[in-house]
Amino acid sequence: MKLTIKDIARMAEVSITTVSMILNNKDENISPSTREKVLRIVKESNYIPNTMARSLVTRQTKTIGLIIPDIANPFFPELARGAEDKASEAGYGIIFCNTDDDIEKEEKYINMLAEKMVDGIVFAHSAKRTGDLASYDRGNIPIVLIDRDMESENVKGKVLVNNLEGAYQGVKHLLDRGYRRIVFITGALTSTTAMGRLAGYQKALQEYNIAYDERYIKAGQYKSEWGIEAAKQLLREGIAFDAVFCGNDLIAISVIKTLKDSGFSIPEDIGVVGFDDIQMASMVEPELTTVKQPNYEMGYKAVELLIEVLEKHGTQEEQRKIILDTELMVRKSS
Amino acid sequence: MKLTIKDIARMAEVSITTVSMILNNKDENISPSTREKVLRIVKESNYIPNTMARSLVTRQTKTIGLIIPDIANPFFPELARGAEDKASEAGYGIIFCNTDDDIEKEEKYINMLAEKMVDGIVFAHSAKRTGDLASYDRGNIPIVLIDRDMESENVKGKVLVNNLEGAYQGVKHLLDRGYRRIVFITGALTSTTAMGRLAGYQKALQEYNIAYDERYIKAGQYKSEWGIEAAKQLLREGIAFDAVFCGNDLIAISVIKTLKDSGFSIPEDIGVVGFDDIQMASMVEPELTTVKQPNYEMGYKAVELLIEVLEKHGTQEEQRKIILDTELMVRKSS
DNA sequence: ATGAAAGCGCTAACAT
DNA sequence: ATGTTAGCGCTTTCAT
Repeated sequence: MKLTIKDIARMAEVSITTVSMILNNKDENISPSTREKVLRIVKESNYIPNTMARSLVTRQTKTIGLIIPDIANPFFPELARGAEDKASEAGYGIIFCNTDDDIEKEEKYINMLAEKMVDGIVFAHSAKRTGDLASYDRGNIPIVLIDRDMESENVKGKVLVNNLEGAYQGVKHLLDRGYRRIVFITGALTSTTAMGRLAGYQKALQEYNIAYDERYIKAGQYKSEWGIEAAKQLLREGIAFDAVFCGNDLIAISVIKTLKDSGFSIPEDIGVVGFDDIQMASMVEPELTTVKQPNYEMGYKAVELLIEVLEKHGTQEEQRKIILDTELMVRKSS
Repeated sequence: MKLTIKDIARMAEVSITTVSMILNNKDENISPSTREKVLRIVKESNYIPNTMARSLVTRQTKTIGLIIPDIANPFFPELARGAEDKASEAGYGIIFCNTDDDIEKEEKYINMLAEKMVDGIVFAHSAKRTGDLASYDRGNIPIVLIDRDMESENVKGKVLVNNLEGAYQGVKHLLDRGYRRIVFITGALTSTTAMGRLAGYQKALQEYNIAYDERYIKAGQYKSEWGIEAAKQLLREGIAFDAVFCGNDLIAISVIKTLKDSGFSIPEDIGVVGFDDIQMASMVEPELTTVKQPNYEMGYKAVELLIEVLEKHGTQEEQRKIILDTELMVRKSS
């Protein structure tokens, strides 16, 4: 038996306005006795306000969308958790969507979120896509991007990672340990992440006066399969190398595996450094040295930024950009 | 500039009723020419219906809640993905919530979901809780439970895993390989999962005429830390054992690590079998033999079941129960 | 085949 | 300090 605000008003013998005001803490002008009475009845009767009706008039749903490629990809659960934690703190709910980095699905989801009238969207991708996306403008929903550099009217903020600096640290570490012929296996160079990391790789090499050699760059995808394939290619091509810097941990882990299967010792023969610091990184043998991305924080900050934008109704600020630092986790593979 | 159904009606020179009917495929009585015209205008003008308004009258939001302990726990991303895939197929959105298995948070979220008027809730837990939960009845939302055995008016279905059979297979496998003194390290025995697995463990032992010895049972939590702790206890107590069957993979992986650090070879000295088959299981050294839970399927089936219940308005069926089978993944640790 | 109108439950401007 | 009332955008019953 569903109660409405009307029922509460009747039971408390006041008008629905009064009830509404009390429920929304707009009760400067309500007498304490009335407030108490109403509150008591609300509690006793187990009344649940209908957000639909409220949203219809207030034009906000206290819900935000989270679009990611795939929650089952070990990179995203932490990020999602960070996002949800902040949202929950602020009284928002999160609708999550998996796009598999597929443009059609992205459009479909943006549409769905627009229909559900989410107040804003946090958009994270893994790689791949580069161009602009018209559907961003669907329904004019404020958007905060994670790790994706892209312009649109509705993009109100970005949360990025300092890929250049992170990669620089990782490669420099390898160099410091004495490795000299360092291969870079990474995802597609169309992605801003891969490009940033490549720049960091180059910077470190330069600092050590080591010539940049294109044959040492293997760009494919941010996937285990690519790590295996790239390592095999390297071995087949007979390129001399003593270390591998990987675009992410999935690649690094499969590279280690492939190399070990071929009889190499890690880190004695070949040093390996990854990027991300997924949970697995500290569980493999040898434990993986890697550049840690602050995933939880990225999700958390993105939602924080979004909510700030949402609730700062008046001021039409500049687009905000947050750049997070990475951290080198030195373990056993280097 | 937001368009409403009224704008479309005006532009098409028809009534809003007509537009509404066409949009909802209740167009038996609409002339094809009108339909086409309206559809064209809808498309051209980029009209997005306001779900809030619709939900207010239809009493359904096409949104369901997913409550889990922690998306960052490797058990849940796959499950969440399965749930979201099915939901998306059926035109539903998913709001996800992390409770950390904390009762207060659960209540808070159930409340939030009730306010947001989700059509139903899928509820998965990890362990721990046993008693009933009054707030389940908040807002009378249909619930489907995953892996949790609990009664309530609103629980319309359950998706369970055959824990007994799974554990039986795992332990029998160890026995078949010649191991005889098998320790069982698992989560709290208050959880139905741990109890089911214990029963399976006992059944296998019995079949091999091996006496059940309580000192071989270590019940703590489904966490890495407990795996380390339990393995150390075992070593300290000087109990003779040649195999460990673990309540989940997190425990198994940390047990392997602890044992290896103490100089044991896996699987030569000690065989280890886990439960779950999380991604990490096939990446550790040695690769973990484990009982695979169909996580993706659990999420998928749960949402499927829930939607079936939601859309079968009339018939007040029995509570439905789906029991999924596990699969033994034989790898290198046994 | 189409339209008029009531009403879903709530907020907010305006009265009193 | 409290109440009246007009919508928010849509679906649905009942007319025509």
